[in-house]
Amino acid sequence: MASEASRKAGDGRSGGGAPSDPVRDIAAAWERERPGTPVSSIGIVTSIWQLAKLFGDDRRRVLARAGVDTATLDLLSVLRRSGEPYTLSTREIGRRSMITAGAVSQRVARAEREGLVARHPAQGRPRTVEVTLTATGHEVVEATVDQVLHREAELLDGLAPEKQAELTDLLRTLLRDVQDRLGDDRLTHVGED
Amino acid sequence: MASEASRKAGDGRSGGGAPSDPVRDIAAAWERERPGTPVSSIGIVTSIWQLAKLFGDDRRRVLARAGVDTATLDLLSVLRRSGEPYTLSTREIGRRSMITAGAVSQRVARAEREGLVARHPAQGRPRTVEVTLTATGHEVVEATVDQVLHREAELLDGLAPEKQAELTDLLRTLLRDVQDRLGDDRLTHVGED
DNA sequence: AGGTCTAAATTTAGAGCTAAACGTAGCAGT
DNA sequence: ACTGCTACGTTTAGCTCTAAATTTAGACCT
Repeated sequence: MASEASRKAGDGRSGGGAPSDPVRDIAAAWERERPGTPVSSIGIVTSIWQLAKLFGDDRRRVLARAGVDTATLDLLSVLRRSGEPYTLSTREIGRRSMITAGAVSQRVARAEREGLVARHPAQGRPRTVEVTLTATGHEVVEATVDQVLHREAELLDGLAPEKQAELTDLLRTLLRDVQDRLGDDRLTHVGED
Repeated sequence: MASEASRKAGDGRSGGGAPSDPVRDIAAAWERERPGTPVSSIGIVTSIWQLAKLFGDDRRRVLARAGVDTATLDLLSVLRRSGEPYTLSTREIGRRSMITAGAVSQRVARAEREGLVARHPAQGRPRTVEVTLTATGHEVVEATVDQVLHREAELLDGLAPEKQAELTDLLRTLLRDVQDRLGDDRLTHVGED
């Protein structure tokens, strides 16, 4: 079937008999092959990357059964969550979904083709286009969101509640920090609304 | 796919006084709009997602300057890390990179076209193909890996070392757990629901 | 008014992925 | 020897993204 790469044994032999830790093995392999390689970030960045892949693949499969794709659900969700009148500018959608303007155009075009959203020029602001959820689009969100979120909660189930809270905190801190860093670094552009 | 994503400034007004937390705002927006929505996973899953996106985008930009793409570097890195003779079967590459067999074929074909790897049938094992790093491929890894890893360490710099260690631990635990769960699921879940 | 600037969205080219169909080649049972 | 099974890699169709080029329409000079 797919990318599920279920069992992983990491790069090398995972050593002796200790519980296998594929991510740690990657750092160890770099050190073995290239002593001095700056591996300090691997434990965090690679784990995050792999978890995102697992969650993403799983979500895609869950949604495929419902005949929706993840990009479309993301668009519909952003609109649904924004509350009445379920309308946002394409610009705002791009910011909230972290994708380029071109990607927004394409997502909206696809969703519009399927009758899930409608597009119309914003009055008052000349060149901006507003996107609104249709009744059908609204229904799709209602029919799928709980499923997706419930499934994800299930996947986190193995981690004790206190651990989940700790993890949430650490990730929040890191996310804020990385965002600031990249914001400053890359964009001199004053992007915050 | 940026999932339930939102970015800075979150969904609703993040005002109110507390420091803005866009991810928490997403959960709050769902609860406001659809009381009872199972939002418990959002603090972890959405953060992971957004971090993966930020790291990934950044890595792409760093590598673009060196004229390499992330998929190719991933392939070359897996081979490089595996040590002499820098050779793995396509099957093994897919497992380690968490991508489908088709994706491996395409990655290898692209890299082969650029002279970075070579393909040859494995002797001994009938239907399997082995992929080996060429001298050029080896050079590309040496020229870029430190850059990428160093950059990523820099991005984590804002998080105190103890926090990094805690985070690494929690992510390792979660990753192992999610992997087991998805692995089992695929095996048990043979039919549809 | 007419030309230029600019901010917004869209379109295009091309990378990259998944899922599924396909091609191949040993192997196992009869 | 023949038939079908199985394990592997490759190809194809279709989706989705980014970056860059293009379109669009007010705004700002002179």
